[in-house]
Amino acid sequence: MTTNQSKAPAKRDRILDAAEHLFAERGFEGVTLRQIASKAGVDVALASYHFGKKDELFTAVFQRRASELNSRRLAALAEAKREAMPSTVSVEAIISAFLRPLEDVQREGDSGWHHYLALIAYVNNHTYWGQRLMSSAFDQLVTEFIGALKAALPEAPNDKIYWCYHNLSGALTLTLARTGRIDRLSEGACRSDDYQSAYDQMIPFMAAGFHSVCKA
Amino acid sequence: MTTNQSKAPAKRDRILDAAEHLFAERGFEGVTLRQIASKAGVDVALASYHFGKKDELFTAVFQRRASELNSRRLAALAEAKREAMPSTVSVEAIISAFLRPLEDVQREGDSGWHHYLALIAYVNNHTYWGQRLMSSAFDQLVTEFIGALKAALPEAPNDKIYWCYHNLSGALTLTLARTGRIDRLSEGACRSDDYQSAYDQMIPFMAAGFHSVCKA
DNA sequence: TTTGCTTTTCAACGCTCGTTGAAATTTGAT
DNA sequence: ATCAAATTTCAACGAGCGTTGAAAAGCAAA
Repeated sequence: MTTNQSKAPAKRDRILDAAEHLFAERGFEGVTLRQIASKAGVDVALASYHFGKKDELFTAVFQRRASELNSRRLAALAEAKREAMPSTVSVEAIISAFLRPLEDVQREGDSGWHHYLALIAYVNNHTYWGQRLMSSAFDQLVTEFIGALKAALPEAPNDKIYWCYHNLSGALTLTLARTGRIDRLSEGACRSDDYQSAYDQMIPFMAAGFHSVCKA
Repeated sequence: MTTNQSKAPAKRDRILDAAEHLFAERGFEGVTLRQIASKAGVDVALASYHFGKKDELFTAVFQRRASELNSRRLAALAEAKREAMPSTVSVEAIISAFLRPLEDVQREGDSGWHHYLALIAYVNNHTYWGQRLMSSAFDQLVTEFIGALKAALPEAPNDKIYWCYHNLSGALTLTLARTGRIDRLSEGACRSDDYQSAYDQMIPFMAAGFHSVCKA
């Protein structure tokens, strides 16, 4: 006696899960609908029935978790602002509010989030169609955070704020991609899937960078 | 009366150039050999004749400029060490030696280098087969630079050095990818192809991050 | 000019791709 | 139990893919 919610969309969700996993690992053109259907245990035609063309399936996968991620990050930023009252929130606290929600969802053990964050990295590094997706999913949130950074660094020129955010975004993207490169370079001293260490050092690192560049 | 060197390998090189451009823009699976051949103005079979399988062509493209890039970076590092004598070279100078050669080849206007650097970004963010290429092309050089960083930060634990390098590598990768995202977010205040501004701020930003994280 | 070698093109192969229309099945309301 | 709608499968399509063997063209030495 499952509810119509938990039974009817089961296969539809399994397609999204399988696509999320495979797209994150091998990219849009690196995955076939047949591989996705096979991993989801459904017929290949079902993906077309539910989502239309292949690129519409990709978009559906990418948008699925975006709003929840945005909510978590905005909540973390609001919380940081509340804690800082009545003074303005620090750069470090803003960066922390940007990063820690990612650590949270990864730690919750939901492998869907695990793959989804790698998918963000893939899309973020893609020149053409990736940018449309990034903008529609995250521009509003990023603008919010950059506004907070401007308030925390009132004397900084705009372009320096954006370049600093670009540095943060790039380092974060490589972390989310979990390529395993740091494991190899460090001969095991660091691990790509050690999110906590990654964020523990990234937050003070980026805060120091912001302050150094944006003081002039 | 062209020499046999300048005439014989003309089509072979045009295949490499076309592949470099297209692979950097659309990735390995996003490009067909027919598109490459068409852009190069040759028959599709010629790519197979010169390079074998498609992935061997990709490898040939990736390796083509690696050793020259490594030479330029090593020369810059050696120059920095020479200038710093008799004291040890600073973190900022090491990072500068790592980044400025990229700016140099981009500024020289050779569009091949332009696309090649974007290709590095693509490969660096790729989990599976990308890492084999990155290691074979750049591990030795990176180890050299990390050694210099360790010498410049003698009291820093190893894992913090590697995580800091990871931050640098990620920010650099996003810069090389030139996705245009910073242009849109900043509403034109920053431009993805403004290498000089990118590196001008990235060098002090990263140096501050290293010092902040590696002091403890 | 002939000869041998490399380079380039031609034509086609077998295969897998995304997509679709129709059939079959499941579901939910009556 | 009936029926209509939504879901899922089946079978197949036309297109484009990477790759290959043989033919053609270009080139250098004799």
